[in-house]
Amino acid sequence: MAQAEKQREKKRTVVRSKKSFHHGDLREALIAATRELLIEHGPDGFTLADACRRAGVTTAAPYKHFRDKQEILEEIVARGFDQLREQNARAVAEKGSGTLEGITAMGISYLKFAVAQPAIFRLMFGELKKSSKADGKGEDCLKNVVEEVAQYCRKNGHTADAQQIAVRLWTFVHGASSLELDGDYERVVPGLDVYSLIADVTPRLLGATPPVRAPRNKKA
Amino acid sequence: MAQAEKQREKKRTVVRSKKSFHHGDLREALIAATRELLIEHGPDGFTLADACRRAGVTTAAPYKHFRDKQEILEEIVARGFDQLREQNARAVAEKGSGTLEGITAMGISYLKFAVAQPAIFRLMFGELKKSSKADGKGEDCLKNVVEEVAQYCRKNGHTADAQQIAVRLWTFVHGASSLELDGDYERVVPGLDVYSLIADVTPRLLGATPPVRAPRNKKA
DNA sequence: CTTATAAGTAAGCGACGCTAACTTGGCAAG
DNA sequence: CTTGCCAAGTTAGCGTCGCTTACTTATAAG
Repeated sequence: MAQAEKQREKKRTVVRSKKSFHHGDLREALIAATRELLIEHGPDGFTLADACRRAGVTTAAPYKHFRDKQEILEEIVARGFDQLREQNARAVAEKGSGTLEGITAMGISYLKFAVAQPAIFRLMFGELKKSSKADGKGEDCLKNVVEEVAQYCRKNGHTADAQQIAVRLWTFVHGASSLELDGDYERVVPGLDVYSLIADVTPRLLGATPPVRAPRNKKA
Repeated sequence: MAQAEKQREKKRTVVRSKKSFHHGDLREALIAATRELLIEHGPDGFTLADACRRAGVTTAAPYKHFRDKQEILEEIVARGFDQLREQNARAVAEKGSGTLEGITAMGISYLKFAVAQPAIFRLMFGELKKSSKADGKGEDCLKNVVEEVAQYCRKNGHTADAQQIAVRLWTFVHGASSLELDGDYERVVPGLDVYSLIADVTPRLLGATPPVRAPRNKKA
């Protein structure tokens, strides 16, 4: 008891959590600092040295917890995929599982994640290969979409390949997210409402409206 | 003795083209070297110093021709847009202007460009803002698509908004290109044929547009 | 030939990623 | 309690990078 109290009194350096010698879980502190920096500056603007300063340690300290700079980013990428999956699942659950609205909400959720955390989004899908930590997490995200699409098809009597449709949706939403967060829409088609774009196209890719069969009077 | 001659030989490394004092259009040589390095290593793997070594000059030399590192990249990005536009125009011209096949070919051409020059593609659409050199070039690329779509619609009696459809096509093809060149498809849905994906979806997005009312969603 | 200047070099600054060697603080065993 | 181990920090330094300043040199004009 007194021992524990002494310990806690002594090391109130920063946020002291559980097992901590000097700093108090420097590992988590560095991850947090890195995330902040990734949000403030771009994914390239971040430096290890900055994160160290923010955590209040020297630039050599991180190497007691991470092999190199990339390993920190891999950890953040892995958590990013978890967050994306949960956020998507929450979105679809709200609007109704297996419904058009629910699936659309998933797409919007994907977009919102990208816009809210551009740097992390780029790291997740950009080139940061062989992460081994985030391996399979991207697949999990798509699996959710496949399930929703399959459920939707079952409800509506479609016999389509759910995986194929899910990939189409992913592709479109990912394209919209990329172009939006890179500012390409703003440069090329300013004033575009990306949310409406996704909402308009989702039913098409879902097969809710038939592909151009006979270009008859399909007007309003 | 031969020392002076050797030095002169060295300076004449590349092609002595037109207006050249020492090197022989170092500007172009640096751009060429940078392109090579961008292809060999990623867009981040490139360093100015490497390009200088390849061009046979010191690391201070580039600053007689470019303000900073970014300005070289901007030049390359601008040329990339020109190349993409021409390549797309050629592709659609081959398959027939204003036809489904032609428009599909444009999408495939876009994808091919991205896969052939991943680093430059990322620079073109990634974060490298305020380039001022490539300003409006991305818009030109989209304009081509809009024209083709408008022509297609006219032929088929559609009254759809060509610009809207063009943006949808761009979004999808860009998403497919990004996911392909970042290796995300390979990780998540290995064995996917991206060309078929584009060929399948293009007619769907080209279809007459009954105004599908967007499900109520609030943008936050 | 002289000279102005464009186009290169040499040297150096600060910052970065990373390493090696040393020091310190908390833990457990004797 | 003392001892000693070792995880988790530090200090110092290497090589590289982007970029700047000050210099030198080649070329074209007068």
